[in-house]
Amino acid sequence: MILTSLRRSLLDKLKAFPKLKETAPNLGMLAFPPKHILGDVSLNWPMACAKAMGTAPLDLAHEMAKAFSGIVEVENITVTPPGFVNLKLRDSALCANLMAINLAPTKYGAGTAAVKRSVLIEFVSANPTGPLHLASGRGATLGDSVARILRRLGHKVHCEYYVNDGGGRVRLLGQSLQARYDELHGKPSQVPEDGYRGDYLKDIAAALPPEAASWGPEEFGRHAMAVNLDSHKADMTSFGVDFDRWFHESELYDSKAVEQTLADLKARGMVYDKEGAVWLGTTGAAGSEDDKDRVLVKGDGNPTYFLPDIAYHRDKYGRGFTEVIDILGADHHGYVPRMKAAVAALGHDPATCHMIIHQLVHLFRGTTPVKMSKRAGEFVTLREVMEEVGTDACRFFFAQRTADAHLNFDLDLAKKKSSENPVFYCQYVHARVCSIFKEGIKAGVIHAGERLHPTPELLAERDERAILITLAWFPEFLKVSERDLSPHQLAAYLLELAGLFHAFYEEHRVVDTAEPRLSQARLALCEGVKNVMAEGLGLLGVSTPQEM
RNA sequence: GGGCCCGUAGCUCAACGGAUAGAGUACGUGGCUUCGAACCACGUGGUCCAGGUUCGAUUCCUGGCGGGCCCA
Repeated sequence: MILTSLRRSLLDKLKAFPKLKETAPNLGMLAFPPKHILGDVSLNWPMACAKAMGTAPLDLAHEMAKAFSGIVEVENITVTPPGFVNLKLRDSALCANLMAINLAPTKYGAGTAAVKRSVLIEFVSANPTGPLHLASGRGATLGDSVARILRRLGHKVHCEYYVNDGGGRVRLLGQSLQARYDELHGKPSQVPEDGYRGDYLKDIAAALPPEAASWGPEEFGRHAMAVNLDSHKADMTSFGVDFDRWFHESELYDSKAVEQTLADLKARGMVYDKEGAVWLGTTGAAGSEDDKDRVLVKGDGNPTYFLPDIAYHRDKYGRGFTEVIDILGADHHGYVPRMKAAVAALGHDPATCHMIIHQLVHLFRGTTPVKMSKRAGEFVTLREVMEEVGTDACRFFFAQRTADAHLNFDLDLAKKKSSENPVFYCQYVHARVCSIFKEGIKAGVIHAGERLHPTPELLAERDERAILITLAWFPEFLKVSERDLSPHQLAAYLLELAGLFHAFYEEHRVVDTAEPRLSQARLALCEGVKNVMAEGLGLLGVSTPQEM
């Protein structure tokens, strides 16, 4: 990991500037220089700390460039106005990095976290009142990809899906199912006004066992939830997402955690009674950004949805996780300040509770918006889209977007099988390299499983060197993904790498029996691209076929 | 009425406060008797408006305009 050690060396050299310590917030960030700049790594550090240092940026850049001399990976250093320091790496160092990749692809960019985090990521957590719809795929992609990336960096990560199986939902769902059941058996029936109207309940009703004839709404409800939950689990498996635990709201009641949470909050003096209800008094409390107090227990003695949610978060911290990440849809943004306030009320630092809000998915068929209403039972399911466009395309598509951005998902476009979807562009790299290796073996340039030893001078051409540098940047993009808690920059990186590879392939003959050493060097390069592509796509939950 | 998010190329989206704002797609022109043309090369085309902060603003702040969502 050439850039990791480079950064370490650079920071070490900065000890010559003792004043820098407190002044520069982003010290340590390496940047990818723009195309017109000669250099492999760019530093804006002089400009970032010029003011605090009381030195002109350009002068500081020269001083730093001087201080950085003697770093083994660096061939030369140039200073560019208004104060950039650009580093050119040695070809030999880039080649060594390539060999390290091919020696142990799964370890490339792995375990580099200086401080190990212990994180519980909760995502999807859709109510088991119906099938998962497409938007859940967005949360699933974000949560799962972030989890995979954090794990690779060496953090302890635990993934959970919270199942809301408590409260009045069960009964309402049960009444809705019962109505469908009666309807099926010729009895007069009507789905409750605010009930669940989707056709999926007709399917569940049709598959009910004979003893359902004696069921009440509660039993219908529990059955419907069980069926829906099974479908959620199957969908997540198909989507390539594994949860370490499916945490049921009902567990919190069974274990008395809800009561204990209320007692805990009372003991902390965060709770008061008013108008017959029990309130959480976080307004103005330390760490609270909520603008008003919230009801925990209603006048009728029943808890609100909020109280078990607090109990769940209390449980997360209680299990020893020092950080909690919740991935939520934009319709839950109002939940953020109050949950953070509750976390603070429980005595935890709200800064350790990361709430990632992803904007909703807007569905289109061509240019026509698709109206969706869960209540009216009119929505596009995740399964439907997975089956039509494939999980790979679906996951890559979601992974490319920042959580903040609204996402237009055009079903017509996504359904075009071969298509304009960039996931194929990346997978094609992998398939192509596999194919090249077959050709190389057939031509006798290499043997199957042979370890290749590229020499720097054989890979010094511009296209090849650009690939070597880009491969070197992979671990840095993992760090960016960690910083942003988002996989989208990694997806962009893989597209960039794919583009460089395809251009290289067009330009240079890889397998050439007249030039066996050159062929082997280029095959090593191809292997590195293939390995990084496979690792990167793997972190996004996208497969890497040998042929397409 | 209050709050959150967004506004970048015809369309879908990128860009720790950094250098000449990038991809895909669409459109135009070229490129397969040689390792996969699901590809490549070249071209057209863009930061919603007005102020402010500073060496530097797509990014941060204020105020508009427009869209989505939540709450009342």
